[in-house]
Amino acid sequence: MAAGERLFATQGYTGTTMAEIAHAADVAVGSLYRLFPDKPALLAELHRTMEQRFIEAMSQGWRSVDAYEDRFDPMIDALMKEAEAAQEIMPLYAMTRELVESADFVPGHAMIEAIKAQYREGRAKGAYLDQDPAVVAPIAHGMVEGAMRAWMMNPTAHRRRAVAADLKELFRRAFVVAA
Amino acid sequence: MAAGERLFATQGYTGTTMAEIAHAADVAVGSLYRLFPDKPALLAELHRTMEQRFIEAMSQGWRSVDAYEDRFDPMIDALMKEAEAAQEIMPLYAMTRELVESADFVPGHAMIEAIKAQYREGRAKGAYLDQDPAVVAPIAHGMVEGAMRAWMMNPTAHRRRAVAADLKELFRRAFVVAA
Amino acid sequence: MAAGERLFATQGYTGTTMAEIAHAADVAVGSLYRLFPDKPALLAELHRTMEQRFIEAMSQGWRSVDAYEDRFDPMIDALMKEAEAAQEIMPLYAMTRELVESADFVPGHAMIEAIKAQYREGRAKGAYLDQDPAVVAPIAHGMVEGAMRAWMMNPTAHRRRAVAADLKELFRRAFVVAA
Amino acid sequence: MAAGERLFATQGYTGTTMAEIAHAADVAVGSLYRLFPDKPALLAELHRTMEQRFIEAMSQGWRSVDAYEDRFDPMIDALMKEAEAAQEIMPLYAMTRELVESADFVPGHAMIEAIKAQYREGRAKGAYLDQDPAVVAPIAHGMVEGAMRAWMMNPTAHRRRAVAADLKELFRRAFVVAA
DNA sequence: AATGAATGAGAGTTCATTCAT
DNA sequence: AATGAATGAACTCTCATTCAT
Repeated sequence: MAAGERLFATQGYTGTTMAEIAHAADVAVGSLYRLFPDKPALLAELHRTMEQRFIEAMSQGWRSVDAYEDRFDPMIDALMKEAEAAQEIMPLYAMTRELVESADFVPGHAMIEAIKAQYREGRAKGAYLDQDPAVVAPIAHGMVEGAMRAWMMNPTAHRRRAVAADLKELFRRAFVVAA
Repeated sequence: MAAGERLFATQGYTGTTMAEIAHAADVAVGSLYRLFPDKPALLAELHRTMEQRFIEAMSQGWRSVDAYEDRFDPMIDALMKEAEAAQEIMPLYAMTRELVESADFVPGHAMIEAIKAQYREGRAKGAYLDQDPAVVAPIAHGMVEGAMRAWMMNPTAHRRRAVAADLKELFRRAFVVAA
Repeated sequence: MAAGERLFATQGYTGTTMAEIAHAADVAVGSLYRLFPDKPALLAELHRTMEQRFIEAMSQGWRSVDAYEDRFDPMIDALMKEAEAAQEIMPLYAMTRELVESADFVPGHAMIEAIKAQYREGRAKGAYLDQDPAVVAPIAHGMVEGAMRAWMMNPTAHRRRAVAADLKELFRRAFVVAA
Repeated sequence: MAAGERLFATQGYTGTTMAEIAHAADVAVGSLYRLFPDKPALLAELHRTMEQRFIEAMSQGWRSVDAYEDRFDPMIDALMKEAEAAQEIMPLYAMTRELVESADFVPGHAMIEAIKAQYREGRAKGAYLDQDPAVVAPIAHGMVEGAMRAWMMNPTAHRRRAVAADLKELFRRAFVVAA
């Protein structure tokens, strides 16, 4: 999977052959097919894992603070830090859109669901605006993706902090009741 | 191009052959290659056109109102209306990410630039928050994409209005000074 | 035809398209097809012309001297001079072997026939060895081709003279009775 | 390679598809590409092999006699015998001229080099004329090619002997000092 | 007569996938 | 379980040739 991540991210999905991945991973092609039924499945698995990492980081940040009003801040910090760590494989994240449409796996879906749950929770506590989580979650997700895009255009530590700061303010203004 | 839009959107990029497109368009394969140097170029052109349509609609909505504070509303209405019109080819929009990496064309870039210009203008008038347009624009773009995604999950007219209403409020709270 | 010569010689037969030739000649593709039934026919025509030029030069040299014993010398000079003039299109000459097999035209045939006639004439005069012209002519032709090849490997004026001198001596020793 | 030889020789290079060769050889197309990077490479390999066979035969004949003055005779016999054995694929030999221009492989080059070495050796022994081997070798090679051509025009055993006899005499007269 | 856009058969090549070893 | 040679379907792209204008 490490080999797949690296190669897909640098050469693109179509631009990478199963043979290359097998070679980079020092296994035989046949062994690859023992772990993943086919090429799309490998990409899907890669994406799933990556998404899971983001969700994990996000949730951890989220739960690290009591007041729902302030939970976005550590959440965003955690996400941006994760993005920085995953920097060289971020293209994978943007990539998958078309390619994983096949299976039951829809890229971004799991993360949106996680956001939806968080929003519901905060709204129940009266901390967030009374809006439809099914609408708000994809939008919030889009905001995060947009922020990451902004950072990727200029991937310095300084910019990362600036982007995070802006995103925090926007989240607060957009979703928090008391803002 | 109409044939390409339709087929790519329904069968995916890889799932569609140049021969199919040529056949659907009632021309010879060679003629396709007379207009587009290769398959990625056709997809890029399709995407460019689609993006242009969105930018056009957005700008028109934007300029239809004087007060900058209120410009988001018609803008969002225009975008959502456009999305509804383009409903069956919307997958194209999400698709292109990986595929057009080759050329000088980056999907979403043109739209983000347009949003950046709008934000700068409104900020100069003192109507919008004093934040970096280079950061705000991708985020706003992500919000729109998220909203469209929310709508695509449940593409009814009723939902469209609900999504538009939520997005309007979020934009206002997030970006407008007087909010 | 000038365009064809140049392009075939530089880019090879397969590497040159009819469109390129037409463009270089500042005519339309259709017009090319008005003059030559197809691509091989154009190459054949080119080769025929080139061969004719060599035959012409050879014959002129040949007839410029009375004694048959001495006729090879001016003949070889004329041929080498022609080769130098045609230097940049010489690849054409080597090329055609496979490609013109189609038509009734066989590259080299006309030249071999010319040599055969010359040999017969000289043999009738008792100046040349009593050998089968049908065997001697292709061999003599091969000698000329070999000499041209030797020169092409190192296409300087000095080498041209050296090659010509060697070839003259070999011809004399090989074919002339009194040698 | 046997399939390639046969098909190229009968149908020409362009007239033969990789699929045909694969089918004739009872392997899959992909397996062909496992052995030869592309079509020209296959032709080049075929030619190389064939040339090697001729060089082998030539050298063997050459070394079968002590006196340098007499070495041409067995050499020519060996070459003509080889040509007869390879009769049906001889077209291959004439073909390659244009097609193998790509690689570092130049048809005929290896054989010319072999002849050059032989000539140098014989000249050092004082048996051959004192001429530049770099010039003589291509010419001698041309003589052999011409003789083979003469034979191919009328490929009977009787003619083969006649051609061989003439070629021997010409070689002796042309290159041997004592002649 | 000249044009050159349109044609579409056809070829080379790739590569995901299999399966005998 | 691991291997990787063999497979061959399938795809993109080219280009000689035609023919309506």
